[in-house]
Amino acid sequence: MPDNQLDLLGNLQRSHMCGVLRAKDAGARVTLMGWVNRRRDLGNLIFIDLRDRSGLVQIVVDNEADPALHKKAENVRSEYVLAVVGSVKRRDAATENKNLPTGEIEIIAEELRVLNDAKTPPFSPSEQAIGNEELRLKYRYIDMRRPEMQSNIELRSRISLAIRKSLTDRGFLEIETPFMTRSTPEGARDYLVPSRVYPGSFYALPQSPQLFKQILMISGFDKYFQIVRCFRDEDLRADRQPEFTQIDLEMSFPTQDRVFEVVEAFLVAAFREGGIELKPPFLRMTYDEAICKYGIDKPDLRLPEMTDARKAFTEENLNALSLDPLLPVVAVRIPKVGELSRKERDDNKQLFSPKSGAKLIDDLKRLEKSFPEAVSKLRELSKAEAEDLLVLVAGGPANDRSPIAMRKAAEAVYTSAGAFRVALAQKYKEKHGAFRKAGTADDYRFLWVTDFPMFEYDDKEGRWNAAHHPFTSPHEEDFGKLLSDPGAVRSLAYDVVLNGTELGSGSIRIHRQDIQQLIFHALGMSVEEARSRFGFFLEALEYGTPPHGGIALGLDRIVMILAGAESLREVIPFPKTAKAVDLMVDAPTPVSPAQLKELGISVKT
RNA sequence: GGGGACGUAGUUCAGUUGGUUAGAACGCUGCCCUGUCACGGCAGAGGCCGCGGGUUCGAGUCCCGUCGUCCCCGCCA
Repeated sequence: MPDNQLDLLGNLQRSHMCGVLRAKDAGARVTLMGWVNRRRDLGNLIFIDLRDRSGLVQIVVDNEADPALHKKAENVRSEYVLAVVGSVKRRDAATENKNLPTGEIEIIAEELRVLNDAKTPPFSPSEQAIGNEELRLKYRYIDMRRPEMQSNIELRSRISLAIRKSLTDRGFLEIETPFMTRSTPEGARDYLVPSRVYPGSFYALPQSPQLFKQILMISGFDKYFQIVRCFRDEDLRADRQPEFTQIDLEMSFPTQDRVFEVVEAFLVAAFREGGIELKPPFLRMTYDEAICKYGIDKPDLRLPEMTDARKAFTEENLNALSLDPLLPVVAVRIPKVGELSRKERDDNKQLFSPKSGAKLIDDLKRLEKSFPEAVSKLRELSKAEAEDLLVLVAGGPANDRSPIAMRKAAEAVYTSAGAFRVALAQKYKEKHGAFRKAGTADDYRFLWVTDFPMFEYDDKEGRWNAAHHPFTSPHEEDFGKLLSDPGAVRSLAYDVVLNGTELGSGSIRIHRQDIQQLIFHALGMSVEEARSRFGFFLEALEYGTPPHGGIALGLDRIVMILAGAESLREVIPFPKTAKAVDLMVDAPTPVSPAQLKELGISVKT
């Protein structure tokens, strides 16, 4: 038997959403459905704030007007689900609520149906201060009733739609690729799915649809995109979830510029949904330039670039400071920090983590006593104002003076300085104010970083690794160095970067089987090994592969930035914790011995 | 894998140097209240101080371990 305290929906149909009613609707008869946000019981007069996705509206129940209805309203509690039939009344001037979009009107209830009751929730969607993450994730359905979450999820939907529209308008086809696919040992750890039919064999969930989208180019689909879930079994961060969504695209016969245009167009469309009018084209910068000026491959352009101030010093100066004259002397400038105490300088030193011999000089006053000319020149070169914080990062004398070692030492100086720059910028963000949002396009400093190195040297393994992935094309003019000087080979890989965050990464791919073999060779991969890992793909390359290239961008990060959120969890309906647990459904869980047996799996504990 | 922060009422938090009966606010329950909108007033219920062990005459407080959440490093082609 159903609970007879509750009313049935019957044929009642909703006429309006709660939050859309305005003064012009006065006199209209409406049927609303929603949740009780708050009830204010004044005795013979009861106010109910009814909430749905669109907002709140005040319902009025007057004992004098309808005692039976009033009796019913007395028993209503927070988060009950109601249907209300009533008329829209323009409020008296004295009772308007300027804080509410619907504050000029209220609903005089004529009928009230309690469609469902609710236990007192562990926290209320109407509360300003939100509870801890654990509770929010366990009771995600309640958390998502909060207006902030509703608007984040709605924003996400609108952004996805805008991107789909932008891409399909440009002739891209949205094509699905498998979730159950083949494990490739490169890159991140795979999530595995055991096969029942082939005990001991596993599918892998895709880290990205990389090879499938390249195959689609070989198939002649020309322009592909997909807003697609990707899976990586790596440790989480505030901006990393084990499953996340990429805007993945690939095109045939592209130049880098064509890819950039497409991405810029859909980012303009996406940001328009967030109320921001971007002005493409975005700035471009090579990887080398990014490292020299920002000490990182994802520069935050909201703060001034670094300066190589080596020229400010004579060789004697540098020797006296026991710095290597062949290494850069990087000036890091953070605006408007003002005078620092001794203690504060010492605290800042803790933020500096030097890589291979990089040294910090943070006391410019003391330096000035010994080298007044150099410091004056330094201030000039770095355009430092009196109240700016200025520090130097330079290289100590290097033992190994080979060109390769010196190149590495120089990069260590730049990247140590770059990391310190970011740490200081974070610490003094209140003072320099560069991270404050003005609500304009200037808040979002996009750039393209190009010409990434093709290979990175793995010291532990003693071999070269693909910096992007092994299907990335080298620069044509660097083909000759593939085997002689792999470290100097530039790739046609590119990143799109926003305010120090990598939003996406892509490349022009290798379409020729001979070049692909060469790359595998440079990576120290034997023909057999390459065949066993990527055989199907190498074979496909032999059947008329067009030049192609593409990119993938993190949708979650884009939404997070436009929502002004601090964590990806704020823009993902059902996220996982830092330990990759879903607290609502309580996953992962052990499975029954019968299930394991069927899969041919035994678990060691 | 490593480092850090946190864990006390349904929730957010306070809790002194280790010392009687562990507090506040919000929420909840009941009563009162016709213009509230974070309604107001009165009364009340509500505690495995994350868990386990240790030190002590005595532990929310000190020590060790463990679990959970968050942040960072490693990791994430």
